[in-house]
Amino acid sequence: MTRIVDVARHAGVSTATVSRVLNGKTVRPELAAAVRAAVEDLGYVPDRTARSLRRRSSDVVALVLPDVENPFFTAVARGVEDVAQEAGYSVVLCNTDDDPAKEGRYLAVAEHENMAGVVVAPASGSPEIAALRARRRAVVVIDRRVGQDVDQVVFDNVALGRRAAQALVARGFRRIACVTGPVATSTAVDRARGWREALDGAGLEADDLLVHANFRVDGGYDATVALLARPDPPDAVVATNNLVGVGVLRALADAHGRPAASPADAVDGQGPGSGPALGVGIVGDLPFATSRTSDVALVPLDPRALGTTAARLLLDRLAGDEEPARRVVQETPAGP
Amino acid sequence: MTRIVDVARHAGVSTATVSRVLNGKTVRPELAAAVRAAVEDLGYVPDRTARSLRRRSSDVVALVLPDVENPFFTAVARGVEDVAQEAGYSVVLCNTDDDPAKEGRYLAVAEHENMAGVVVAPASGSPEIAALRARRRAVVVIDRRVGQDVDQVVFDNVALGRRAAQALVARGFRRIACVTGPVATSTAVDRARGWREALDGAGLEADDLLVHANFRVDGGYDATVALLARPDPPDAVVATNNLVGVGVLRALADAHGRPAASPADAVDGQGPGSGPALGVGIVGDLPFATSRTSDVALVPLDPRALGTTAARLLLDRLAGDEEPARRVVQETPAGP
DNA sequence: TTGTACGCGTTATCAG
DNA sequence: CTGATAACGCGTACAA
Repeated sequence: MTRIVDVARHAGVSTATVSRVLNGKTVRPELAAAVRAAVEDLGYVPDRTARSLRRRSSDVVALVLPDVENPFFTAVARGVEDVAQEAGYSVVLCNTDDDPAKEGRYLAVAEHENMAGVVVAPASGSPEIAALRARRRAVVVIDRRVGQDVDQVVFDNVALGRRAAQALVARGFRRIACVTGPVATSTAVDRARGWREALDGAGLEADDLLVHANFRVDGGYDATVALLARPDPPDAVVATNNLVGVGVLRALADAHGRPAASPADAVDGQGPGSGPALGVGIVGDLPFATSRTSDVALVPLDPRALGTTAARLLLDRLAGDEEPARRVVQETPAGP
Repeated sequence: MTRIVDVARHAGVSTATVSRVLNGKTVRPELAAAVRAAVEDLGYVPDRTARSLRRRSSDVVALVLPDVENPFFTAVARGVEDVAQEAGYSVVLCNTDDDPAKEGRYLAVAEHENMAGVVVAPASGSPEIAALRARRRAVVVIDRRVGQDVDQVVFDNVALGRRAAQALVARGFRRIACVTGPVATSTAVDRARGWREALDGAGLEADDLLVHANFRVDGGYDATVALLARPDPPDAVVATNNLVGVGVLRALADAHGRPAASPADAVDGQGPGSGPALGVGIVGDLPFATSRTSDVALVPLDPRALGTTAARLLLDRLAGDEEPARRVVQETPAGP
């Protein structure tokens, strides 16, 4: 393995000069050229470990997520990776299963590993985030709000919930339920609030049509089954995230029903068998849907862009940006 | 930050002794106890960077995958993470997009970062794999065959393709097409071979019913659209991976068709509209399906177990196992 | 068994 | 602007 001393000897300079060339400090041009030539000749690659030890900071960024099997978060991960790799950083993915204890462990590890920074979709208002900030580590919170003085990138979740519900209102549905995530998850609460606002705005009753499930497929499935079994079932449902949306659609399909484009569609052209038909609105995308989604009111999100935005913010901090904490609202695609 | 010297002083021993206790070498019990107490008191956590520099090997494992957005590979990743984390290793995910150049870069990085080992689903017969082996780094190849002397964990892909096709034969289909991945991908080729064997065994003609698409949703979608447009379309299709399967089902759905449980089902009860009905067999799982899959012949895979198996193999190597390269055939669930 | 002292490869300091 | 050298924190010969 070739080390920095080899390069130095080969170029007839000191190791300090080699280091300076590699790190873009000012060096006499002819010496710099000699160093670059030597690096090329010997195929020298700096040892990141030694560099990290000396700098007291590695070039690894932690990406802490509630569920890496959720396509939403894998897309976020790609976004983060794209820009981090470009800048020479590696990305480590950490899965918390929405468990604050797991999350705490990962954040502690990030600190002890001297990682450059952390992008986290928090399971809770993690005290460890404050700890990292206190140690002057770069931290960017994504997707979910936390009440702390830290960089954040989030969607306008109230607006997203409102748009999904309004789309159903516009199609003529009157009893629009909402299946959302846990009350501890800000996206679940905010999108549900948007749903309620849309109903209020249209003069419709929310009644007992708000269901807090989990943010997974089974949550949406079970909630839909329960809604359909009610004495006075809704005629439409808003799912506040992608997986819940999958659950809603699958529950409909298993009941030999289908998403309805309008109330008329629901009562008239009973399709396969004679199962239920429901208006369906979903906040999120369905990259692996196996059915037509043209009758579903999709409110797309572009999670990959969320990731790139967060990563750029993080890189700014790593480059020494000392501005006060920023709060960025991530744009979403216009939708159909 | 507390260092090893602090612990040593606190316990009244030398740094060497502290190190020995931490690494499980033989130390007089009372001293060991004192050291542990000091570690506890001071909340000491060893600096991984310094340790890596000294050991010339970090406790990071690279997981190099063709597509981290494919639920199959995210499940593999969880399997790897589960056992790696347990053993104190971090996992870095690397996305190659099936591009040999990208893959080569990541494997080179793994080497220069002194990563402990690599688990890789190769895009090609990477020469870098041999290079890593030559440097005595632990490497485990998963999912796809490579013609090299290296640990491998793969499914019995010929059998999987055969099972999917046989299930359709058993349901009475006679013209069974196969949509598979690129010829450069061993899983695509092997599962197609299995499909062909099943047809041969049943006395059916394969004709020109083999289609090489890509291993993504659009590959399955386009191939299905093309098959349906033929003068003599097939009455069933085998999709050799999960994403292609999604594409097949979505193409059917968009044509207002559906998967058929049997040829009779296909001609009789024309369901919604009057689109095509096809027998469908899929090698893989559909965690985010939005339609009923009871009429689809699914051959499940348990990718998470693939990951845990590979990780265990890797850990064995990291623990000093010097046996000749092993080739493990990963069991698959029995299927319905 | 324990302690001392050196080395891992790089960067930062400080003199020149 | 450049070179010599001292850290960074840990593991491990070597000597005791």
